[in-house]
Amino acid sequence: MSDVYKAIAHPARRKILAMLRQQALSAGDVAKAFDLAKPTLSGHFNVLKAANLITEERRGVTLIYRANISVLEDAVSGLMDLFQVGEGHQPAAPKPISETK
Amino acid sequence: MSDVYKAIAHPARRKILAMLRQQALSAGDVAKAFDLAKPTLSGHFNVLKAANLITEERRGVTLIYRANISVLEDAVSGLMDLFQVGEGHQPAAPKPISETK
DNA sequence: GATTTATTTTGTAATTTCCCTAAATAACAA
DNA sequence: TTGTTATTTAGGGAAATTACAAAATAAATC
Repeated sequence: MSDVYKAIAHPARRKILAMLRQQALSAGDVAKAFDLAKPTLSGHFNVLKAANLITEERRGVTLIYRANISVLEDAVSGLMDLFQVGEGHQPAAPKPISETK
Repeated sequence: MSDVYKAIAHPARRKILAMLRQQALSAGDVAKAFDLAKPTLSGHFNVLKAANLITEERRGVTLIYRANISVLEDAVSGLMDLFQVGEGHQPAAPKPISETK
């Protein structure tokens, strides 16, 4: 699960995720949108796959990638949870200066 | 803004953020919750500060850290945006197998 | 000024990440 | 089977990340 946050940390991978969120695409079609060598993209696919954020399906000679929506949603809601976004919390004041004599 | 995702990628930093979300704490008090050397924590504070996720206030000899809630919320909502979480989208089917003769 | 306390900065090492080129694989077509 | 296309794996190098111990700084107190 911590893999997910690592995966999301790289801008290219966030962009891939955003593209795949719109529609499933082949590795090559994704690659066209980037100025990176294909092996580099392939590496990014691997970390997204490892985080279970995308799935891969072979279709003849091409590989089709799809965003794994539920995992994406879990990640966001996990973050909301962790930070209690939505609940109007304010951080408490720090402990007063200790008057230790 | 990409700094935010990088900052969130490390478990120790997520934990710091969660603690600070509850209440402002000194560097030392945060350190007690971890099995890491203080200089290491200090490094983590720096990346959180660089991402503008926390603020620092000197109070005598101690440094008080606070979560910067609005940036936290922006990060989460940026993520929701990017992935359109909430909208019941489904990824479109991949392009049909090209019948190229 | 010297000492103590809280925390950082510096220096260093191990590990990981990111990117590339070249070579390998997989499926299909001729 | 030979070739072509799509994509990966292998290998390698530069840069970033993470961690620690030792030294430095900053404020308060003696």
